[in-house]
Amino acid sequence: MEAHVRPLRADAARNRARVLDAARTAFAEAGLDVGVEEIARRAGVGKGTLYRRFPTKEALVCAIFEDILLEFERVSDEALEGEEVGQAFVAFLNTCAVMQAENQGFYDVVSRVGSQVITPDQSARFRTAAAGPLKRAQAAGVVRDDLVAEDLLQIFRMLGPTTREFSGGEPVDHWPRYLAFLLDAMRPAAATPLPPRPE
Amino acid sequence: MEAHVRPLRADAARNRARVLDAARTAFAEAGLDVGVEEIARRAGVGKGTLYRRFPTKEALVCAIFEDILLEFERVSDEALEGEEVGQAFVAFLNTCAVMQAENQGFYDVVSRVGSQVITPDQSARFRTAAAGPLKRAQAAGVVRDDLVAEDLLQIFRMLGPTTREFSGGEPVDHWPRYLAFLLDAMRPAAATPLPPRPE
Amino acid sequence: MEAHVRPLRADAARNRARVLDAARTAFAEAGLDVGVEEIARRAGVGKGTLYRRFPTKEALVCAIFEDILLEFERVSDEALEGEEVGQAFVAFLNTCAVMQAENQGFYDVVSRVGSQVITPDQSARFRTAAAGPLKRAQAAGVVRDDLVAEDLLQIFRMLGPTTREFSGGEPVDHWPRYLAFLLDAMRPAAATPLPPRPE
Amino acid sequence: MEAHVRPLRADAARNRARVLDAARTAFAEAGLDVGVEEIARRAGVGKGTLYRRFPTKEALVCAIFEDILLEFERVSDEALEGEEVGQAFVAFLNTCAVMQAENQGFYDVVSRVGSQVITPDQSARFRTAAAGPLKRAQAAGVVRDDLVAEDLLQIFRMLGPTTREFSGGEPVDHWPRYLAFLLDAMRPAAATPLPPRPE
DNA sequence: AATGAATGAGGCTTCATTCAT
DNA sequence: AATGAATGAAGCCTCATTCAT
Repeated sequence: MEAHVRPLRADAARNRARVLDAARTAFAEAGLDVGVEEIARRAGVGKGTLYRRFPTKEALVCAIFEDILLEFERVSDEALEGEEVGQAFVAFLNTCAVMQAENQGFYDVVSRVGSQVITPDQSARFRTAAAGPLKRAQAAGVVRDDLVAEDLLQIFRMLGPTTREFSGGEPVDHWPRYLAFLLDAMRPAAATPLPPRPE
Repeated sequence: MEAHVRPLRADAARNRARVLDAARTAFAEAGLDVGVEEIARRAGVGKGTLYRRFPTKEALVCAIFEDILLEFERVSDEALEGEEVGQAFVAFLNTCAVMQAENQGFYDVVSRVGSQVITPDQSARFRTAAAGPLKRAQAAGVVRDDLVAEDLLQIFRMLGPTTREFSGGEPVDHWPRYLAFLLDAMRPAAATPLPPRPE
Repeated sequence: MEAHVRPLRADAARNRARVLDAARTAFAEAGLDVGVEEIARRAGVGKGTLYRRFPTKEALVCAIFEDILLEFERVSDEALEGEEVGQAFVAFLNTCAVMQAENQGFYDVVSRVGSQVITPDQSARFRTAAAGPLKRAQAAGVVRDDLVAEDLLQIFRMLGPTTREFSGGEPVDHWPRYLAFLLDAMRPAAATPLPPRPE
Repeated sequence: MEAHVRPLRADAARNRARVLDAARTAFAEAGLDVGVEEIARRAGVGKGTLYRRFPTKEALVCAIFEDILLEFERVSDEALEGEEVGQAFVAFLNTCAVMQAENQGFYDVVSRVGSQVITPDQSARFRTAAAGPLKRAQAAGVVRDDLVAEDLLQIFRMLGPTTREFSGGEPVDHWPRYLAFLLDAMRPAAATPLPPRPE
């Protein structure tokens, strides 16, 4: 029974992929406020098809975030393998910033509405993916010990607005300066006692 | 010097204040996307009354931001006068964070759409108000020298998302931890060369 | 008793005149759709004052039309006095066209909403003023005999749209051509039997 | 050649027709200023449905005018085929007048705002449709030679106000008299030199 | 007596979502 | 299974008129 490959399933999968591609692009370019119609149009499918695969716009956002999360996990894994621990960690943060800089929708999810849109499970995976490189860096002594995974997520969120600076209508990349600034705070030598995270 | 604005009639002033109060509350609670009708309803006035004082929603946002800016400038002035320079500077940043924490609309203006919604003049005053305490702290040697006013605004923006954390629908105040973290980066001892701001 | 000149009456008259002046200009430039607020502003009075003198916007339109009607009657009188009857009649029509060409509000009253906005009395006077020059011209044999005063008003209305032609946003004066055309129809030699006016 | 528009789905076509019918009726009865909501209500559809077919009220007006233009072109074609050239031409003008008499919206388009609401293409087609019967009538010697297509449009516009006469709230059809009057001006025998159209 | 503040219905348009085809 | 049609609440804004000051 299981062996039957239903041919329509293939179509469905293709359409799903199309929608995801279109949504990825649209969200990246225009943010989460982009219309459902626009996404369907870009995907070359009807709105109904889109809603068949994703019961709600929120679900679509979740799915797109899932993709991004997968990439984030990939990036996190890479950060666990480099020779130079410190360099790998910096590269990790750097990539995270680039992801926000190049993806308005991702920035939206991370820093704004997002908190109420992604699933608890995704939230947990996000935290886990952040934890790995952090712990490795801490073990190597290049990052202060009093930071936890949640903190790294917050640092990530702090990077967000710095990737959104505009100067006369045109975007400017100021974030590398602020990533460097944040790195200054992450060094063990900079550490002063932090108020604990509540609860 | 004084803009020649004749004082509003008593009732008008009262209603204007009501609208501003309602807008302040509504923006603070629900962000800039709150509807004009909702604000008018909260103020207990008709939509037309609101539009008499503020020809556009944007103008209303500007006016609310103006109020906040005045408070911000007051806070900035206070930060120039305390005995303990370092302590005054920290208190300054602290107040800034509280302002964002308690005001979703302010957070919106600062970190999001805001750049395109407030006037250039307001933007400049915001920068100026940030510059004073920063320079004083730098002169006293408690803050690293390579930071400029724009950087303090970015630090302000970085604080934003940390004031927006939710845990199960309820807001939680994590931001003091991240303010402390950012302060670690601001200390002269933490300084490493930063990439310059472009242009 | 009657001899007392109440000083406030003078103010009132002045304000009334101001409003009329402003309305005349505003209606002439922008048509009847111009806002009441705009008129009050131009007059330098409050909206309430305007409404004290004219209970309704329609009443204001009537008053302005009254002015125009007075001028129209003056023009009509002049047309009764010239040496050359035919020439005087043409000048009369010409002036009527100019009045519409230079006064958007007048054109509006005449050709559009107006019919339902002016008083029956004004309507009658308008007709009477048209009748004089017409009858004189007919008596002199320069205009066909089967036209009545109402017809001349309709000819006047026909001229209206020809004074409103635009070419690429800019107004162009095509109406002299169409006045000449209409004059061709008014000559006795051109006459063929016309369907009678109903009622 | 054919614009590749896939045929509308049955229900969509039905609703589109309903909207057009409702708009036609509403515009005809109440003019172009009738509200979009009113049209949707008459059509028995939601406002959104209307906006799906016509992205803007202006577009709806254009579409209605398109229908009228098609009818006008049909009428124009008929005027090219009758045996009696003069009679056909008169019938043509007669129909044009009826169209305005029965359709306030059409009258609005033609004589008022319309110039800025219909497309340049429609404007050109209107002119072309007017030109055919005119030239035929001129070739047959029943209409004076110094008239051009634009003049016929102006004659059409002149007819407009004559179809809008009211007597005590009720419309009265006076226009046939004025059409006859205008025809008197169009006869070759009536011709006197006309001022040229500027530019 | 004059002012201009207040009103609120009405105007056009957008968009997430449901549902008939 | 796919489509796109339909919905209607909500959004921002205008304006003639009434009414408190």
